[in-house]
Amino acid sequence: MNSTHTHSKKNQSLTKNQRIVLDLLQNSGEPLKAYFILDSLKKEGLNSPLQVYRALDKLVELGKIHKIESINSFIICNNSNCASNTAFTICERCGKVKEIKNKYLKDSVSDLVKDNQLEITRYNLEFYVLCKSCKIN
Amino acid sequence: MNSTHTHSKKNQSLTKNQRIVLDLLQNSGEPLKAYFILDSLKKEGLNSPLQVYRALDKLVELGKIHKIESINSFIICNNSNCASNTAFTICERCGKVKEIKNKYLKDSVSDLVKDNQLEITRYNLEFYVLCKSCKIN
DNA sequence: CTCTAAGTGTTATATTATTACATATGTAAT
DNA sequence: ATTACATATGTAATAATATAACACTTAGAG
Repeated sequence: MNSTHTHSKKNQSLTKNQRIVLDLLQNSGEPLKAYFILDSLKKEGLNSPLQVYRALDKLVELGKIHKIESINSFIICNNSNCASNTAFTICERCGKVKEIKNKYLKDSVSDLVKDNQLEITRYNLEFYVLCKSCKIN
Repeated sequence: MNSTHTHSKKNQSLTKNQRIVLDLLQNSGEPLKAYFILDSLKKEGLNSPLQVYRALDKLVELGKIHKIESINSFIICNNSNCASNTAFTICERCGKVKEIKNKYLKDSVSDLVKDNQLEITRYNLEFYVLCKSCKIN
């Protein structure tokens, strides 16, 4: 048995639907929408939204992908320690999304929420930015 | 034209639809969904989703309310300086939402995103917590 | 008063996500 | 190998969230 929230064991224990959805997100590298995934994987045998959503739900639960709430999209997780936490920058001009890689993010984040009677279980941070190339042009 | 007092210019320039939507959110104090707002304001003359969404869009733009992306809901803004930035705690157990009041949030937040070539224009932070009363019970 | 930007009302439709239910599969314990 | 159980699958229907298109109205500046 494998521990809950890490990326070990590669994709071995995934089911067919879970794997093809994960593969697509992995190869794409950018955020994809559920119905785009559905269209893309018609030829692999995915026929209904539910098949996609079920796979996505599971992959989110496993910490292999993240949902970016403000754009209803899903993206491969490229951190090893973010569990169900997400932190992204989203370019307001070109839409490009990057996951923030900051080992200490989780700790620093806790400091932001001053009411210490609260216990942060997870977080979802979406930073809208002007990315490097959009800033230049 | 309304020439009463200059005190609360606040909602004066709002249109009828914008005002009744804002009033509802103000009186409620908790996050409401667009279609709930629609149902609630049928008697005030709101008949279609679009009327609600247009009012909501404008109010968000004016910084008077916020959208909480992960629950597709809107809530009154009770800060004076957050502009289009949002930061909330959401209880995972009871769903209770609170806006984080931290004057220095915007500054501290910038430190989190290490790549300084990026310029943060706004942010949306959603912290899932176990709130005080849920923690006890 | 006239012009223009913004808002309104309405119908239709697009997009995102879930419910319900019957069937199939993987895995661990017998 | 068989049973039992949890998990996943396939499919149809529908719910929930949000926008497009178009004709009309209103508010406010000059």
